[in-house]
Amino acid sequence: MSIKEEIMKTLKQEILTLTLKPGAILSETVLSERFQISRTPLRDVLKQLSLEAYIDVYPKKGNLVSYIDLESVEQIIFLRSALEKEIIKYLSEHLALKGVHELKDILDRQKAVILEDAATEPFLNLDDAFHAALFRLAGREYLWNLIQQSNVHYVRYRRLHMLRKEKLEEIWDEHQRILEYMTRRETGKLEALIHHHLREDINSLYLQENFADYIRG
Amino acid sequence: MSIKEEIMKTLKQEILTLTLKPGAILSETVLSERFQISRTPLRDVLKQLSLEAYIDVYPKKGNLVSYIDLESVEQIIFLRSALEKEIIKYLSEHLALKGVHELKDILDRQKAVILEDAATEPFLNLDDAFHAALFRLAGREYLWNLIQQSNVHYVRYRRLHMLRKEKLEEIWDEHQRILEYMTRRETGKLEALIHHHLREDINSLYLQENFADYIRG
DNA sequence: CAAGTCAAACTTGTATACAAGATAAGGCTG
DNA sequence: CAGCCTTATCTTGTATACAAGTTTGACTTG
Repeated sequence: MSIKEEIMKTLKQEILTLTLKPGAILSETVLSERFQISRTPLRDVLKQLSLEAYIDVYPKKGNLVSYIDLESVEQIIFLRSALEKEIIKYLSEHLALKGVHELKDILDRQKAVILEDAATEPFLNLDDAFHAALFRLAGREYLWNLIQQSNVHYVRYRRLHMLRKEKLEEIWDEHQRILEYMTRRETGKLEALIHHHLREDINSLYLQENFADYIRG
Repeated sequence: MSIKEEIMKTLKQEILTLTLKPGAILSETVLSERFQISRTPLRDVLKQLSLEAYIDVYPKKGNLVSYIDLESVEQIIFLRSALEKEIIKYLSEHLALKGVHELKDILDRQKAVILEDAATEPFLNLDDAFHAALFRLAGREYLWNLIQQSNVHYVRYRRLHMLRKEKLEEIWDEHQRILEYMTRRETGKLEALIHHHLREDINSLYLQENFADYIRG
């Protein structure tokens, strides 16, 4: 992996995990000292981060880690909802036994994480793994990767919501039911379930009340 | 509009209209002479074109206009199909009279273009305008703009397919019927219609037979 | 003291010289 | 003559000096 890719990966992770908080300044000179590299390749990285909405660039002023944009979150949820409905409709008819086992395995590991009372980090990774597997098993890995490029706001939004532990069980249960309905080909109940699974928290005021500093005014 | 944005717009249009053919070389030095600007800002433009799949970058070798990737086209069609089904479901219940008139107006102008036997250029613009209007009227302009960023392959694919004049009438008729069903709230027929409207040509071999040079091997 | 102004110290934007890898042609050697 | 190796000349990648806009704060002036 090239140096630029490493820097990109590092910065993306720090932003997504909120180690770099919304509003934090990413100065080219500071970053060039931190990573011991000149401004030119750093600007390549910042340009990409800007295009993927990780940072906001104010010309001749500075680069700020973007604030979470709830409008963007709602739109992405609509997008994922529309896609996953189609994907699950497809999988209900085409999912092979091997795929079922794969999904079951992810759910088992996720359950273990919940019981061990571990950090939210591995839970989130397995949550992603579950949805990614759905896309991949339906031959839609391309679209999964595409969505990842527009995911900054949604990923941070979800991370903050999942700080509440009661959410985790709830999410796991829904995953479990999605898999059940899929294997039983009960397509009727699936659409509503997906809709609820993705959409549930968007209308709550949890973020506005607890993390107002991170939200785009 | 800044100089970089103008260059970007110019290059994007030349690629989308196939003035710059797939495989054409975009050398930094040649472009810097053409636009009378140094390589640094040009590299910013090329970086964005690369991220949006307009060009393929081969490090230390060169930048080529990307070949049309039919896999990408199929995936984007699936994406659009899933989105537009949801959008039209929504519009069937919420579309105001003003919106209906707007869509009708676009269709009228498109019909005029067909009758005047004009170039495919204005037809394509109105085709885009129709679909963009659907997104906008449903409050999904954000997603329309998002899709545009991943559209290089699809746009060029569609342009080549529409060189056949018989296609134009067919497309227009489908638009007309989509609008009719929507206003009459006949949601049952709409899903299949959208599906057909977007998906019809993907399995034909028209491109492979007539424009093999433009296709990614 | 208050307010306005000017200058210095920041920020990113641009141009350019140089580094380093890739390619292709020419010449050498068997 | 064939094959290989060397070298010249492409390409993009990086570092750096300079340009230009923005902000901040101190100083002057009323």
